[in-house]
Amino acid sequence: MVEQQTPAEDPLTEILKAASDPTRRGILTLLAQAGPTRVTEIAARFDISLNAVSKHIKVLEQAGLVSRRTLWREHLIEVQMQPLVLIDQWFAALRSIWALRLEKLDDLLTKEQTDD
Amino acid sequence: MVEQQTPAEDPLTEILKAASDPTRRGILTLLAQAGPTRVTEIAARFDISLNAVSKHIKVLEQAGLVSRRTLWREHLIEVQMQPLVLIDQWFAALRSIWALRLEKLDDLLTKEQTDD
DNA sequence: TTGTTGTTCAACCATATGGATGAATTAGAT
DNA sequence: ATCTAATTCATCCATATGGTTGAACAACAA
Repeated sequence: MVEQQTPAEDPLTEILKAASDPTRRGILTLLAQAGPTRVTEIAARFDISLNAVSKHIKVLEQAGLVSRRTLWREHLIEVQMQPLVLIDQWFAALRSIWALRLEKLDDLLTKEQTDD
Repeated sequence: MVEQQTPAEDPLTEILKAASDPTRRGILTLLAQAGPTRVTEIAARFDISLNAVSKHIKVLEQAGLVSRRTLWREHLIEVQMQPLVLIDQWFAALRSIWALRLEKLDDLLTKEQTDD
């Protein structure tokens, strides 16, 4: 048995999905301000069950947005910023594709004008 | 009847959700390179039904990531970059919260060292 | 008129998601 | 030994999501 844990989507998709839930973004914010925090501690700040929070954390972990340091019973959860850079990169790529088209379009118009 | 169209989530959540689907990101990329494009034209590039694409476009539209110009039968879909800035802003905010904590932590350590 | 084209709408389906609750596990405290 | 604390695991539930197919509709082409 090779521990199949969902078909493994591409990283960007996982990151965006993980970030698209308000509760999860709340958890990230909390972790950013508070530093490494225990699961129970995190759960205390939200109005949902500890279990629900535990699941959210797992999603974030899967996406690489948080890491876990397990000290016996206590799991210290810590935010990881690096993966978010992938979002930036995607945005930048999209933007440059878009800019490129406008540029070409502009060239074309300029040329036509010159041809007059 | 006040046209209730789902409880209206916050914009950032809608944008991230919309962007978290690979097909939808594909559509955005296509639109960025090709400019305003008809629904049928878009659908032709993807290996799913026209209807599925139509639904994806509606999600993108809802999130403000594309706009629609309807010329009689033809609907011209165009990418809208502005909303993506909200993602950047969220990321920047998170990052600054995080940086602030590290800064404080650093101050604390420096102070202790001075106290030695 | 009668097609044909470009789209959405309406069902329907399988699977994913976010939540709840209860049990299981493991270690520290009495 | 027992109790309590910190977590995850296992179920279960309702709703959302992404996809399909078939119908409806409006406008251009024959």
